[in-house]
Amino acid sequence: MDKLQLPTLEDVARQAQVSTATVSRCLSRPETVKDTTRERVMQIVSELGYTPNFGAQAMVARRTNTIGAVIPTMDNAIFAKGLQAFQEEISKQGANLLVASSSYRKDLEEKQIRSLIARGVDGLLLIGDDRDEEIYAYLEKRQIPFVLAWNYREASSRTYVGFNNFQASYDMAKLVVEYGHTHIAMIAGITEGNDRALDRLAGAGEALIDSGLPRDNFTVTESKYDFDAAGNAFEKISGLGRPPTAIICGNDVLAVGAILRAKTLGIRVPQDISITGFDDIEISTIVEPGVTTVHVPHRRMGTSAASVLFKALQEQKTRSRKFETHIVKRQSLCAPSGPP
Amino acid sequence: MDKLQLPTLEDVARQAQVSTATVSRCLSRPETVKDTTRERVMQIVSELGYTPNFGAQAMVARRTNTIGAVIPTMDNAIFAKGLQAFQEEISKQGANLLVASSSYRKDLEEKQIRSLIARGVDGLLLIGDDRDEEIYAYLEKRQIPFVLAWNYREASSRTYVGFNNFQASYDMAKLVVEYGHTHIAMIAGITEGNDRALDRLAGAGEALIDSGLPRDNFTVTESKYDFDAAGNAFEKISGLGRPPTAIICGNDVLAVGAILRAKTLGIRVPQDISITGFDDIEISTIVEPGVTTVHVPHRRMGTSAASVLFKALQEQKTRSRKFETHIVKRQSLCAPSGPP
DNA sequence: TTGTAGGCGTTATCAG
DNA sequence: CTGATAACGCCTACAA
Repeated sequence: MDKLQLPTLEDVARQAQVSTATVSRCLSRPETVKDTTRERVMQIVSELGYTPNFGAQAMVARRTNTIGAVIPTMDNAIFAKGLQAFQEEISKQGANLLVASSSYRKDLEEKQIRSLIARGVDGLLLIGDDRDEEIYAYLEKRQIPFVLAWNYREASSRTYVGFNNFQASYDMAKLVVEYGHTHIAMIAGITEGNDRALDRLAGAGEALIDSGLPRDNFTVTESKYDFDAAGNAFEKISGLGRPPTAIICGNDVLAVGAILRAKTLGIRVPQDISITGFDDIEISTIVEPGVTTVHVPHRRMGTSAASVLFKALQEQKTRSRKFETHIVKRQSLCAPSGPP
Repeated sequence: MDKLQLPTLEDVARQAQVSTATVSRCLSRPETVKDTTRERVMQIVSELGYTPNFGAQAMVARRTNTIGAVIPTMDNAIFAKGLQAFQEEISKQGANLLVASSSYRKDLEEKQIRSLIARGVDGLLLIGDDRDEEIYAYLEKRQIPFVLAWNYREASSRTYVGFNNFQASYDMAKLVVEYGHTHIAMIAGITEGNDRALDRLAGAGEALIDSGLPRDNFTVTESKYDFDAAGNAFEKISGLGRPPTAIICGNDVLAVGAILRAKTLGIRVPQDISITGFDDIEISTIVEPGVTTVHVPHRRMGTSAASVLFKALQEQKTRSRKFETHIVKRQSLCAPSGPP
């Protein structure tokens, strides 16, 4: 079937007995047209239900009014929340949001970035900064403004809208030590291609070293972000010859997964083993015991990322924005009980 | 600053010593070009890093290869999950996804739909079917293929990819009655502009009537989809002169919100009061007691919605797709205890 | 204040 | 197999 023939500028012009230039002006700069003419034109515009053709407009304007975002997945509350806020702000600014996902895979992410750029996005939201230099070069060459979110680096020429994952994780680990734990494990996210996961792992590691704990007292397992995988990691750890008294998890999903498995194994949290999370998403308040975790302002970051991007679009310059995090104490972390 | 001057077809043509037509052919139908020519052209293409201009391509092709989706919010696991699956399928088909959100507001949704259409989407994913006839007329007139997801109607000319909310809720209410409950309340979602919420409410209501329960034994409260609001609704209900022994909730968020509040009030679930949910999202397995709820295949619906849409794009005809749901029994629903 | 005309980058038609 | 050339729909100098 044939595509419907939509009315064009020319159709409107003809019916309104003016030139296409006048119609165009009525739409873009109404004040430059005489009132009576404008009214007549606008009348026809609405009668015909005329809408400017997107492709044509994009071609001549050399911009699409579209922002792209490539995130690991929407199926993780932190990105869902942040992206929702990001979208709301984008929409408020009269632009549209093109969403793609990478499933935490570098190669896929690169493909998606290129795809979005080919689609003509005016700006881009990316998560974290662990990607090939080649992509940055590409972005640079095409002069596409972009912001890196969910992480933050002090000394960098790039624009970050996020928080210091390393520091936040460092602080959490320090807290765990303060509670008296000396044998600690970490269930980290997969660090390959994930700077946030890597920073969290590194931060915790450094804190333990700074605390003077022997390296052997710290065991690390990487796990996918799902309950079952986290549960398996937990089971492995808890079955160790001398199991740790606390497990630092790379995020709340891992923490909850660990807690759920602990329950099925009859291991009590926090009496038998303490567990901490990261992100402070809803599930960490629902599970029992509540998860002691790092609160991150996901929505505010999303909104802010959009603002920063728009500023970049208008003024050609961007400024990173750093957010603070803080630890929320619930019940999953307590002092270790003495040896039985 | 000036927008970077990207290489055009003509740039490639000049350098490769061929016409723009040949370059274009190399890219779209390589087999129609002589090998040696093609190789030379492709060489230049990659040297220059040429990418077809999106606007120009869209204008002449009269399509953008872009699908739009307007959902209430990504900050609800059911839509986040579904949209993620939808996006993956879209991407697999080589298209891109434009996302907008309505915050469950009809007026905003309409605005977003129009915005996406102006942006040139080839097809549209919408949630449910409660919207002004005017919008459907608009969609019809512009000939934009669209699918209505997360609900399903037997007799309709529109295309649905979803499940029967009424029936599923009916079945759940029947089950509650079978357990022996005679005084039942419902915490429904806000039904204004939300056909799924309305159908769930109606389904439960009809089941109770069919079961011969007096109308007065069924009280209904509407609540926003957040824990706190649901908690307030729960508190109001549980403070009634003769509180119900079971509360049917419009979704899992409401159910969990109710359960959490019950805990702070010292009311035991399900011993003192039973609670049921709807959707079967993760939180219903995390909270204690686990929520007896209606399982909905959100991801599969998302994937399917994309397929149906693509079929519509290719063959100009669509076919609704119905998904089955089933009740998952956990611990939040049990028989009422006798009078104390 | 309004109209004319050229150009934006591709694709498709039709000769050669 | 390849090359002109004409759309596609809109915007914007520049002229009137």
